[in-house]
Amino acid sequence: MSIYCYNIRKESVIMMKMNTDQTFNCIDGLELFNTLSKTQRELIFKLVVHRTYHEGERIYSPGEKANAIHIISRGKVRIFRLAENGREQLIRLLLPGEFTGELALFKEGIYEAYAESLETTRICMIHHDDFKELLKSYPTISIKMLNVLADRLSISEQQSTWMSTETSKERLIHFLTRTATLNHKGEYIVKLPMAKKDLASYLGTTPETLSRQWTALKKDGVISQPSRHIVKLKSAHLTETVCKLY
Amino acid sequence: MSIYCYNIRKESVIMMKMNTDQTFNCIDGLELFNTLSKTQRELIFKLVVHRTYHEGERIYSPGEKANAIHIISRGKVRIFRLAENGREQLIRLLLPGEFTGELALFKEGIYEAYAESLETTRICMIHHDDFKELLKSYPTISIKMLNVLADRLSISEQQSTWMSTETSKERLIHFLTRTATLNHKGEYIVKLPMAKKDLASYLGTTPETLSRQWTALKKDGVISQPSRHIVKLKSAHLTETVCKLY
DNA sequence: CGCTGTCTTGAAGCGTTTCAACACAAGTGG
DNA sequence: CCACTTGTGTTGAAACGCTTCAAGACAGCG
Repeated sequence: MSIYCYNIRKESVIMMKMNTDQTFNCIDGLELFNTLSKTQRELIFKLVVHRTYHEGERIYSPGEKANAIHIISRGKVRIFRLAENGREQLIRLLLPGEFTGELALFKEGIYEAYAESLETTRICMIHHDDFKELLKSYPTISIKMLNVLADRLSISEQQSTWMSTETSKERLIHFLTRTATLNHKGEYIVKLPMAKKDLASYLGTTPETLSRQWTALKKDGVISQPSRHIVKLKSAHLTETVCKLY
Repeated sequence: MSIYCYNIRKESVIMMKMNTDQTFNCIDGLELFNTLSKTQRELIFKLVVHRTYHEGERIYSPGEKANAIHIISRGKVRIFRLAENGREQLIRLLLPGEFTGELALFKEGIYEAYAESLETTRICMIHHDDFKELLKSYPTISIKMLNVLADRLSISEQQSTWMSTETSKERLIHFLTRTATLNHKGEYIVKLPMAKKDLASYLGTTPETLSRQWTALKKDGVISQPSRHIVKLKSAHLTETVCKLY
């Protein structure tokens, strides 16, 4: 478990330079490890290698040898796949606390998608060998992880179904109603986590089509856009739509 | 030695055991439990409830309270979701040794899809509560399961990508090249595991479109169909196609 | 044999992509 | 500060692929 001590030490020197709060433990607060004790988490923290990526930097690409789990500690990462014709399909967006690199953990150890940082992003990496040891030592981590994977699988299967059976407009409405949150005024608000072009990719369509459906929804009064990245869903239309959709 | 032959032999061994040996343990031989000892497997076997479903019978439906993991011991099950417009999307096909009902294990305990038997099917059910205990007691089961879920996730994400970026013809070719196996004559053979209408659903299209692409591929000499459920891929075209596709 | 469900084929209609042109915002350097 | 650049977002029109509906062919099964 300590093969990578050299790297860790080297990295922590870098970390000291860039982070004033060197005792900050990025493992604390992660759902994945929240059943463990403080001392156990500190043990795990010793395995972590830190990395910082700037906007647009590639974290990994398909075919690359995969040897670590990446946990987002700060920033935003998009995972996408590329089709032959060059069109990209956004698989998911990773926010702080979420992780990637788990598929390669169990498969041939090769990444299957692209991971790219959308802004300055700090990532905690745990080497696959170390992580596998953790899974064996702490069964609760496996169970937590099963939870996450089951969740992702559920979303992905839902996504597949929508892709092939619904129109781009319906997919957009689905996305909006699913990501909407209720604010203090009782309004349904969606804070767009990504650029429209990425949303188009996520919804399996083109920016042009998304734009057209977007204006159509605004015209029909289903949504309004008080500011650049904030969308308000009109509840009257929302419930009506949701009733139709569920 | 073709996969086809192998499956036949494996099936007949299982059937022999079932017929002659009443104490046949459906847990034995399952990848999920193959790291456990004989006595441990016998303990698990005591938790199992057996069920037999006939062709077309519904095993579960979305919204139903889910309380068990279903392991297919014999037969064939299709898992599908329904869109509002009534079109169905085949999620996957379960063959002996595979399991379903795992999503509900970690989510709200409600099934999200339909499960329906395609032929006379024998299923081993393990109650969720029991299964969760197993996960806690035997960490290796969790890890095995993580393997399976990671695999499914990978397939599902690939599926999503294909659905939204490729034409029905490309998706069909992808499916064929992925499910093809090399027989003793060095030919690439696909044994269709399902009806064409189900394949259409799986590929996210209609039976009509699939039929058209099918005849197009036959006309172009990419495939030939020596018998009803056997497809032969012409290797010349195959490699050419695969090169284009990968 | 006739029934039923699956598979095939044709033609019309629809949604989506594509390409092109333009508007717009953010960031850069003179 | 403004012009300039770059990337994102919008809008239009044509082309494309897919779905839909309808009708007929075919296979499996009592």
